[in-house]
Amino acid sequence: MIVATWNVNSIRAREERLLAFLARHAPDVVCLQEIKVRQEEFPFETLAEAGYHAAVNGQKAYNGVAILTKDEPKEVKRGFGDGKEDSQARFLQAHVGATCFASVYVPNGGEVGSEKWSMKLEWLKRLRKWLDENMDPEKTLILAGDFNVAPEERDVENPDQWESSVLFHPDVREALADVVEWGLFDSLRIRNKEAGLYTWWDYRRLAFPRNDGLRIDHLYLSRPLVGRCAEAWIDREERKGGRPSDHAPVIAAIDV
Amino acid sequence: MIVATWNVNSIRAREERLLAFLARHAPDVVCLQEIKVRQEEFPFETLAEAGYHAAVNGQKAYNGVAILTKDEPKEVKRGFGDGKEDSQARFLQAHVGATCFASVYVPNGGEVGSEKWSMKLEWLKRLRKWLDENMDPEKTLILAGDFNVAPEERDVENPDQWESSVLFHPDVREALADVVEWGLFDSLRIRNKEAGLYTWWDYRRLAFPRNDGLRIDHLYLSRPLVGRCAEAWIDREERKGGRPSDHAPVIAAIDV
DNA sequence: GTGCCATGAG
DNA sequence: CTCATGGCAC
Repeated sequence: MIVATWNVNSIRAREERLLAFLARHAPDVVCLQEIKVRQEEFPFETLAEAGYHAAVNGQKAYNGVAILTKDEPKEVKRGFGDGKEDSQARFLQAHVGATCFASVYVPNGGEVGSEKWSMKLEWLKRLRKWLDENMDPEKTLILAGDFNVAPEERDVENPDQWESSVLFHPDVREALADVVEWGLFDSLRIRNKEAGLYTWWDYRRLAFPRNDGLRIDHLYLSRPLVGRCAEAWIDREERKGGRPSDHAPVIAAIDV
Repeated sequence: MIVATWNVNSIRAREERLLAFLARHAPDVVCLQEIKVRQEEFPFETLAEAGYHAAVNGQKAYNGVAILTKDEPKEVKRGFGDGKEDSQARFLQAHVGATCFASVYVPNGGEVGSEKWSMKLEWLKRLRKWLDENMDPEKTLILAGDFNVAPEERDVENPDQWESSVLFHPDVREALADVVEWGLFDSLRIRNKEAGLYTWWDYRRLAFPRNDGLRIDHLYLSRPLVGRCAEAWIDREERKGGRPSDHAPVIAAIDV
């Protein structure tokens, strides 16, 4: 089974590239972030023609997550379902077979110390709470998306520059570590230990050509899936030519 | 020699279609209107690769006219040169060989009776004055562009509806007739007398599929060129597929 | 840089 | 409907 996660930065602007991506990798499940459309504008028909079902938690101009699946998704749920109101569409879960998939778009956090920063840390706590209250670490779970956090030094080209930013500040790394500690395994790090593997490059500063990137998109597995993950990689090729998203997809091959 | 005029409604949005148009017809001269860019943003390089020189009278968000030529253009002049200030880029002339080409974008006119309406009538008077003071009816002149006036009933699908509009009001038809009276000949009407030949369809109202159009783009010739004009037509094909301009090009084949 | 919005133009 | 703008978000 091929599973992918990709922050497309507008599904409208990326529709052609998404179809090419699906054709190239034929993934069984794709978690998408920043689709930036309401459900009404989501391109269900085009994706159905490409052979995909779609579960969508949409929103007008910002955010919005989706899960594309070859098989029909079951138990689709939007948001954490923890009673708090969700003005932003950042979480979606769906089951395929016995496996639970969640597509997450963690808030960016604006500036360290700001209101948005607090919301980011708070949101990661809610995510941990969702795991605690709804998931079982010994069952099959794939939690994937744009976490807007680089976990370690080897995940950042220039750690000194980024340490003071919302993407690599110690506090947010700790908040992510607390989520992971529930019982998640970073699929990319099962076999790839080297530095320099990034999933995001700032559109400004022409960061991609200089590979001044960060690994902030992750595909986490619960323990039962770790031994079944044959391979995980970042699809840097997707960024070539045309108008790419600022995020590269993360892909994992998992025996199910 | 193939000569064309086309209101592209943004040269940025129409760049691909423009290149396809040039490849298809290989025109020697093309008058463009509503390029909507300053000279700094004009795609000189792409057009040079396609084999064209470009004379440009540009402007930031609105208006803007250009003349593309296979041979190098001479005596390029922006505006009427009548001493009045030109806050809007609507007129450009250039010579190719002995022939003078002018690309014009007559003001739309807003609402009949408005300030913009007066400016439209005034602008057409300035155009006539420019002809009187700078041109010779017995020399070779091609005056082409978006005149925002349909000259006759046969040039409008629904004359009754449009008679009260700025595009077909008797006053503006008279103002255009006064320009033509200087000594211009409507190339399309040399051989094509039938009704139903339009160059513009309102984006709103889905006017194109219903052919609810008007002929407001014209390619005028001075007398010495009339006998040399073998053919003139509207390129309706250009509107097919993708995101077309609301105007179709007018093309003439002229022996020079 | 690249996407969204609302607004203005046609 | 299809362009442009300036402003915001990331």
